[in-house]
Amino acid sequence: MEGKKANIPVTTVYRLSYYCRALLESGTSSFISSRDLAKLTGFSDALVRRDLSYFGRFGIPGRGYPVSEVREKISKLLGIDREWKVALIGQGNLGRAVLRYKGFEKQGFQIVAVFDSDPGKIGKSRSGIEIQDINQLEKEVKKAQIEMAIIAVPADGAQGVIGRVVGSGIKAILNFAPTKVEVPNSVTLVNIDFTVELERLSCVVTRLGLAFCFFWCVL
Amino acid sequence: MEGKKANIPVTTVYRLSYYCRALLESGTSSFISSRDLAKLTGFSDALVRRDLSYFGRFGIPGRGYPVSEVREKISKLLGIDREWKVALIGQGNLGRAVLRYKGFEKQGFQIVAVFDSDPGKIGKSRSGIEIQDINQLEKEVKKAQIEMAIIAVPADGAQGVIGRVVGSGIKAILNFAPTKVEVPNSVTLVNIDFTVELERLSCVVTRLGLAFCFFWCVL
DNA sequence: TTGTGTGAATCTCTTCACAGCT
DNA sequence: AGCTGTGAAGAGATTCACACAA
Repeated sequence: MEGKKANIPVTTVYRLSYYCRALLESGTSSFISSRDLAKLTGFSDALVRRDLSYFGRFGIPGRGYPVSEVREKISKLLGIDREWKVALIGQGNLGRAVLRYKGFEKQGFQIVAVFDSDPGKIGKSRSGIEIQDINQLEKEVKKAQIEMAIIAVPADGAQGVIGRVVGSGIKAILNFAPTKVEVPNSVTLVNIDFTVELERLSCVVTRLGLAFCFFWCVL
Repeated sequence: MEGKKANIPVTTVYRLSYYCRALLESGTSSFISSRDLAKLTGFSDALVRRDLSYFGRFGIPGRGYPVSEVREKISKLLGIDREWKVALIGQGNLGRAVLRYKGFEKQGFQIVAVFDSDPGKIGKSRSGIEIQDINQLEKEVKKAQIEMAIIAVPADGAQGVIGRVVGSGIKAILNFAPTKVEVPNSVTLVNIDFTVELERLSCVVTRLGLAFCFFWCVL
């Protein structure tokens, strides 16, 4: 899109969120060195410099990086310099927790519509939002200009729901359902699977491949 | 620990959970080829063979891999061939959702104790478990032989709580609090941070580095 | 002197391609 | 013929180490 040739490595994108958070907590100084940013995030200082070099050259030798400028740039890259309207699908335990979770809104992710298929829930109001019939999805996405969906439905219904979400034109999906789901190439899907994470945990602890431990904290 | 020299790559451990799940869903045939397993998981067939080769040589040329044997071996590696007693700390929205989430128990992760610091919640019972005062943590961990903890407390309290958890002798922690926390090397920490995942999502969609998309589904 | 930016080296992971087993 | 297991090549990510800027 831009004239740049270099692709930012996948792994760097991972770390941007952490840099951004660290910069917010970094205190009042207007400059920060790669070494300090490394200490704050747990990455190496060389890696910090490499990562930041992918999208600019704002470090000043002898001083470090200008905090607010870097933060702004990362925010823009992450796409969190704007509001995102999000649909939440599924109002079981997890869906309810997600709806009430305050962290999303603070970062510009605003849940503007909630859906479920259970007639016992449809029409009820939670956190000031009325639960709508999943059949209203397409209409509501268009009306409210929703661009993102969070899927919190049981595993066996997930692929069906995600098919509908894709059909409604949404291009970004965060999926909590613990199952493999397929989306077309034009849609981006990020999975969060609690059980898989617990299994990773038990794997490391079981084998005590101690060399790894540090790694896991980050990944 | 064993006589093996080869370290299983970090990334392979990631995929083991997915292989395990795919094998469960793979139907009734007692053998499966790397190609079919690849199709089921979305990885390449060469990668499947490489991954499985790290911990054995049970493939039979011309036939494939014996489903139940591989599944057993992976389960053992992941440490899910046994029960894990888990403490859940925090009974806000997320903690409640985690407590009611059925997926954990199915995989052998059993929540046997729940803690909070809110006097209004302590003593109440949820899902058949009494919410205990966080001050009882050390005593209860010893009594119930708890080996794992799930942290679902707000960000600002997380480091303190995790310090206590570590002090109680627990070596495996799954942390939902959206903040950087430190643990000694002897303790394994896995973080799940909803906001970070949403930011990754918005980053990819914003930049539409299309080449990535496929990647994200997996990672 | 302090600390960035980056070529080159290193390390890690994935894919290729094929010998060899069933 | 079909499929595994694995050396070797390739791609990707991280660290090293240092020229150079403030």
